[in-house]
Amino acid sequence: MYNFREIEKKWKKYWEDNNTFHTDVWDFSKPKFYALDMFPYPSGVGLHAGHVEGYTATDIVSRMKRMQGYNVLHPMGYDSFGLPAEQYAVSTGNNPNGFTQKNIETFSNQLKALGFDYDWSKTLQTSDPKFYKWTQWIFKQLYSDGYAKYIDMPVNWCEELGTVLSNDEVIDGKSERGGYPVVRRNMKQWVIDQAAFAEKLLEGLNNIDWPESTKEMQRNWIGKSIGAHVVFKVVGTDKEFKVFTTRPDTLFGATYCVMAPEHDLVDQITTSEQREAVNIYKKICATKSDLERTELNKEKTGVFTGAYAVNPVNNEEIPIYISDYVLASYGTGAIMAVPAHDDRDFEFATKFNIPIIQVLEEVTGTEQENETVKNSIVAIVYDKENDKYLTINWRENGGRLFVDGTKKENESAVDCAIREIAEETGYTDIELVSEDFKINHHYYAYNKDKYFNIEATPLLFELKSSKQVSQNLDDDEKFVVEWVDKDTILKEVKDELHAKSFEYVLNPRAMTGDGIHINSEFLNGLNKEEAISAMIDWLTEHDCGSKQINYRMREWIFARQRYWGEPMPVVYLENGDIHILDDDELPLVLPELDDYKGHGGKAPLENAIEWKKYSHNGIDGVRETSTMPGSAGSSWYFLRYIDPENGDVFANQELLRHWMPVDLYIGGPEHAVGHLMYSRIWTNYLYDKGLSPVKEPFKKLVHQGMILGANGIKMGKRYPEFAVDPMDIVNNYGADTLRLYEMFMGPLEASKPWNQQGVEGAQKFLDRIYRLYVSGKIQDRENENLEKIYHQTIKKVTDDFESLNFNTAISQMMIFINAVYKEEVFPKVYAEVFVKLLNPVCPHLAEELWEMLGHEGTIAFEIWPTYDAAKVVEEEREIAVQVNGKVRATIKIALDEAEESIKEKALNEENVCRHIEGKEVVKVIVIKGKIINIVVK
RNA sequence: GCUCGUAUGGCGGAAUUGGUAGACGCGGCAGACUCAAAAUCUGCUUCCAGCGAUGGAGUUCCGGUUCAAGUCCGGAUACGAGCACCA
Repeated sequence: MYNFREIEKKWKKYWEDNNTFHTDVWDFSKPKFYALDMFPYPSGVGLHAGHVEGYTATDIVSRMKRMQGYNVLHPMGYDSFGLPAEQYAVSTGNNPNGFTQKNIETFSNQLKALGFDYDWSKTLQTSDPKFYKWTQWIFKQLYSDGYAKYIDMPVNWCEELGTVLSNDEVIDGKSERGGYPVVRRNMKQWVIDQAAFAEKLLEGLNNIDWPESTKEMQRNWIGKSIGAHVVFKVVGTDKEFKVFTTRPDTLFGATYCVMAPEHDLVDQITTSEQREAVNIYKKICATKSDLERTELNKEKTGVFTGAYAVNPVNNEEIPIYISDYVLASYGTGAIMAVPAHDDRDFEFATKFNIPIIQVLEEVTGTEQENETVKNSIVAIVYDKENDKYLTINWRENGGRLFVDGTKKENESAVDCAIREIAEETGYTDIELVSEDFKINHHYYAYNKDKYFNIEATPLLFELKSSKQVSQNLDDDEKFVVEWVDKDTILKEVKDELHAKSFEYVLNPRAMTGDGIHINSEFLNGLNKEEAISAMIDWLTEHDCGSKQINYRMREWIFARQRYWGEPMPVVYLENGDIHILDDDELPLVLPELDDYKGHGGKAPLENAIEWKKYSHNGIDGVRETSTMPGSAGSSWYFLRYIDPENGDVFANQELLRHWMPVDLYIGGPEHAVGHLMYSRIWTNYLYDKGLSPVKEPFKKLVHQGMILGANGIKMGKRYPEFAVDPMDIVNNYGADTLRLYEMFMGPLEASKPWNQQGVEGAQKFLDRIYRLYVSGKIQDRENENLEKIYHQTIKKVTDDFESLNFNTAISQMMIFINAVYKEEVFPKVYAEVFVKLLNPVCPHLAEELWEMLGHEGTIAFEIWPTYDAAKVVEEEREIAVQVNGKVRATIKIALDEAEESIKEKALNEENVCRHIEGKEVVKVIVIKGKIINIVVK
């Protein structure tokens, strides 16, 4: 067993003493490579296995890039503002900074123990005034450019605690802690208008190498939707209101409007008869949190205001309701409701008995020329007692169908259905349950040799008794009436119209798909897309609406009633003005407090009586006592690493131009929308101001997967017995073993369960390498047997490191070592190159082996090996011979062998002959250098 | 409910992007070394049948395209992640 403890200690000391990984950022002579890890929050528990995984990955790439001649920047720092330190301060009365510094020390020691190649001279902490001076400065720029605003907005307010709560801190309308009532209320808040960047953020996603799923998540988060706004006038008043809709094409189907209970107009339009009901409802809604209001499976609630709106397209007067299914914070806070074509409106209208008007028909079948147009019905009769449905079995003349028929002139769908049911089946004691949305069906009738286009109405009846009259059939109607169960219908009713009708009546809901418009005057016959644009034209022309784009992304609330965050550089002056601090007043440093708890729900900084006082040009004022949210500092820290000591600007522009963007960024997927969105917003903003050379900060992003416990379950509080402490592994097996094991576990992005035996396997491999290097096999001689695999290994490892497929790179190293073990001579050149390949993954052992091979100093800057492409390809190859797609033999062929010769070899194989004997060879497919397939009949 | 992702031996996972499925590791079995064990080295290890040659089955399930499908297309199921009344 090699002495990993001694070796690792020795080389860590060497790197530190020699400043090996110091990056001279002003050295522009080499190409740059900026590798970045998501910096940790320095919690008390230290590094976990997931940190090690991501950090090792960037470490490997950094070390390889350095050996390939790049000037590599690979920094590490701490996201050191956060809740645990705050809680510690509240409970002990000590400044959270002390607690934070202690944790940072632990983290630094652990990171150093793992041997990462960070340039520790460029570290930073977001809670360091030297750093947050610039966080405050950027906030100041956002404020002066109008992106940071102090505005009224709805929040969860807990009177008892005197604080704003986030949605997850509110349960059943009460505060999670203490159980005090929480209400929704408009409050002045500092926000950042991130929606202003929505288009740029969407556009930027097209130009960056990020996981598709993360991009998709960001797109969903931004939530762009294209539609129109429509203006509705309130009957009997001069008031009007706007709604936003993505479906202006369904305007003819709007049968009511809904406003959010908080909508400004509600009080003004509510009639005196409805006022009490409206007020009660508003009160109920105000006590609900957003979370509750949007809870799944909740029944729709609402109240009629007594007022009516005019549908601009047909002048229909439709009632205005208020309901909490309409959110004040999205769109205009009011909607037009089209119950026929929107699930939520359908649910509401059904409950409140509001008319449902169909304006779009689903189309089935394929349109043909010269169709005959008819109106018809599909009648489904349900026998509740026996749980069966009435069908007509036409057997070979059309299969199983329901009762159907053509409407006579002026006959209603219901009358037609009752008549047809009686004629075809004799049943008369039936009751209508529902009449569903019409379907536009194209079909061909064999018996009449004609194409038809029918508008069919599906109807559902319930059988009251089995009373029958005699059937009234035409001579050519040869069928059997049968009662069958649901499963039989789903299996046997093949006709598209009948199957669709059954689906409709069984599960009544809004028709949200595409189709053709009906009941819509100038839109009739158009499909959804055509109708949307036609309606937008109409609205624009008649000055009662226009095209509109909405984003789901809301303001980013940028203040917290906490101590341990960046103080806002803001003062409220007595004269009502907001004063933002001058540059020379930054950083605004957090004051020491006697008491870190916020009293009466006030922010803890309210306790800093003296600190709060401020005077500007003789006008007194008080400082803002909220602090910035946790994601403020992390939104730009990657810029500061480039020039962390700069006291004049947040970073030197020339350096930024050289080093940005980050070439590789690795971190957990939990930041897919939070941190990664905020960083893009700030960088985009700074780009617009000419302060960032790039719009997008992170060129390539990869998420490492989660490392699970040995049981396959997430490590953590729930199953502490399965938690793995990386430091235990470092102490008992060595940092190189841990790094190797985590990289060999599987693909970087995948979630993988921990396996202790796998750790031992990794150590065994390192030991096996070490034994080889002390075995005496390493000689200044050549060994042809190893030549091919040597070049293959360089290629595979280089390619796989580049593409972050570390598991297969390591696998190739194992294959190489296994091959060397079978040889007597391990050429010294090969031995040296192998150490270089090993170095990124296991740098301590690699340095040691490099020294053992007679070299002085570090391997970190040795030239990365290259391979001879000609040596990688094999001149002879074994390929498979298939007969009808099944492998029957393998043959050896030369790479440049003629097709005829290959064919002949294949056909002469004994086992191949056996399988083609007595059969006709239809063709022989020869794929060069890959496979031969002989097709026989 | 919507969006995205995943599914391969006893286990973690490979598979040149349509061309011999199961590389490499773990585990297991056997052999060598040893008085013995551990360590180490060397084999074997998808399942079924067979002493073997070999044959059959096989990448969650059903269907399709193709000379050829883990890989492409359509559908289903399960698990995971995110969003969740966004009009």
